[in-house]
Amino acid sequence: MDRTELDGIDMARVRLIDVAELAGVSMKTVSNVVHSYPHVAPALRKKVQAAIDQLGYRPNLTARRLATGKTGMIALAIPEIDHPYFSELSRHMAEEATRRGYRVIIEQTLSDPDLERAVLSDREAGLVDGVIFHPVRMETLDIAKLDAGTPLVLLGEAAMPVMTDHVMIDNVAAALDATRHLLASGCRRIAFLGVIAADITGSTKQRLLGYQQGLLEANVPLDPELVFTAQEFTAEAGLRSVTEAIERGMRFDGVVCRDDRFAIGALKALHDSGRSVPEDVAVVGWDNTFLAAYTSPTLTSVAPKKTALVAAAFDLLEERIAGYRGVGRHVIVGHSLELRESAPRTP
Amino acid sequence: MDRTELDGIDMARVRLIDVAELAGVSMKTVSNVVHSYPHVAPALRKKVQAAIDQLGYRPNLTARRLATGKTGMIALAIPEIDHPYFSELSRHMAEEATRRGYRVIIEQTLSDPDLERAVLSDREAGLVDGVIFHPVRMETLDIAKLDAGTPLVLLGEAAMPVMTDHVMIDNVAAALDATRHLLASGCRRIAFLGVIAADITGSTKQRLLGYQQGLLEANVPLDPELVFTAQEFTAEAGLRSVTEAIERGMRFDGVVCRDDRFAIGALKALHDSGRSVPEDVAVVGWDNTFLAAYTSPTLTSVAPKKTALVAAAFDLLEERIAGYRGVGRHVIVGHSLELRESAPRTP
DNA sequence: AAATCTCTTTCCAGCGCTGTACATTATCGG
DNA sequence: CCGATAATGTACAGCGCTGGAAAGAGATTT
Repeated sequence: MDRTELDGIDMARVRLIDVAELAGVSMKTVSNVVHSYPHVAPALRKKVQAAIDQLGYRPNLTARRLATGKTGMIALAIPEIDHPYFSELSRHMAEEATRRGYRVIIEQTLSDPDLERAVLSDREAGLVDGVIFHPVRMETLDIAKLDAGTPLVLLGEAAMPVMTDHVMIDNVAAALDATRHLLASGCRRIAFLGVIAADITGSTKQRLLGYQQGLLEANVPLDPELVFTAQEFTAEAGLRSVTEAIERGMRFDGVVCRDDRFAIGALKALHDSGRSVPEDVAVVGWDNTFLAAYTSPTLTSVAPKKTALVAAAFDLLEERIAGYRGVGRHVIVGHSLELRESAPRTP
Repeated sequence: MDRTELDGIDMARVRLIDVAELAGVSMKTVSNVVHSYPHVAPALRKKVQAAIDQLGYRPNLTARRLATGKTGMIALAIPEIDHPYFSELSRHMAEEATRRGYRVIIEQTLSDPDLERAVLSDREAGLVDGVIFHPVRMETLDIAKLDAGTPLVLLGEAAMPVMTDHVMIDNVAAALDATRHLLASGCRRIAFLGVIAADITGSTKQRLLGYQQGLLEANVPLDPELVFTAQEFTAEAGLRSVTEAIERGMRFDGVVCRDDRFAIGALKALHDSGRSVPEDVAVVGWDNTFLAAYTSPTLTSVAPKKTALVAAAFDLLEERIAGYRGVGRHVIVGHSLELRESAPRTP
């Protein structure tokens, strides 16, 4: 019986030509059936479909790719897949990709300059149709130099070469919003948490700038001591940073955090030291990850419009894939400040 | 100049044969250089390398795959990429994959039976060398039927067909540990949070079982009312479930949660209702995600040995890829109970 | 009944790379 | 200084699929 062939020890891969032979037609006809090409006689279509089912045929995607030149995959390169912001972003990306008929392969750069470089250089050749990349360490020039021709869209603020497309939120404005909000709530000694020891990244720089602008326009003097430094991008480091500030005797009544992870570190540090939020210290996070809704108190947070960001990135990327070769487009998507308990609306 | 060719409008893809022509050698020699094949005369190697550099040649991975039959990629299919447990798992997977020379493509099933089926059926054909799959809805039989020959390793407890490899922790034992710990702390009215309305999944079933065993062995009567039902797998649903229980007037002094997300929902519900943790109610989470260390109070949580789990899954998968065809191996990796404030060590 | 169309189906040349088989030197002991 | 062994290099047939050209088969027209 033919079934026995199917259940052969290795169930060897069934190819187009196997189906063709069984159905007594040409490979191309089978291919036409697989692709629902309209001009196939119904009787033949049925016969071919039967052969496909009987053999359990699955097209080999690699071969298809080689033949068509399209891979149907895009790479998403992010620093850390388990950072809440990036995992939420990944989820949106994966869903949008599915909607648009792509699949996503995720590259983790760990904010390592070499791994970031690898994203742009040899790694992806012919593997993906395009790359969406959120750099942390690489700067404008590095990227301009390496950009090899694969359609590319950049995320974040670290780099923005003239020729490359780019999507971000207005970080300065967002930080300004956050700072103004704290000022309006009566804070006067506002700290900024999230500078990484001796190595300020592009995004942080802009957020810090917005924070400073906010203070200046309210005539609150800048105090460099209020810029808290952390060792790395973790909640733990945020906690330590704030704890040390408290132990140093720093006085402050508000904190703008570079991201939600730092913010939950800060909340814990404040809680552990017996300060209450927002009464003693108001806290604003950044990214509006799901964490923000579940901390105690809940966390006011800068909320980038993630779905808009994802859609914009895909729009640009698809235009590049379709052949657009012009200068880089730089799109800014909206943001809002999600008010919660840690820095509530002022009455 | 040759440079102008490089900077041509489209920087057309450079192929092996282009390099070969420029260097005046055969394609195979270039290929040998690319692969650092030892028997290539140093002088030639240098010449070829120069041609590679000059043209900026990158091997086309799709073509390589078609020729070799290996893709160097594995698929990781998980319910939700932004569930903390899965994003942490993904990170470990990505890192282990890199270490072993693979790249990971992540499939999100959203716990949807159709998407889960798609993982096993047509989607991955010829795209990946193997699949690591954490099913939620598909059960043993569904999987056994669809398992198409691509090397496959299952995670979790939802399904375990005889022929398929499988890695998990001992959920019954872990739930038993958690329950015993609460009992030892003096709890007597212990709830279980995490059954999804009218549709209990494999993992939940086992955890529930361990919880019940724990109560029985301590001669604490089972109260079905103490099994709290949630609408879906979110912190929000956990919060609502606990809040409703409180409003119904349920009395309880401990909660074993099906995962950390439910646990933070529970913590918030308890906090909002004025109960203090662990004094009034002790709480145990599950998965020991980074959240557990940053809630207030911090969360005692069942901790699967994630790195062991990842390593075991890869070991099994690589054996399958290497050709192992035998019956399924079922490996159980260790777990522990990470004690934190929400259910501290008893004096 | 021949000529013309239109719809179906087949043929076959790649896509870019690798593996195998073979051709061509170099190297070396005797 | 020769044949044998090892070291290098080349040729070319696939891997499985698709796209376009061309052939075959009916249907329609004159």
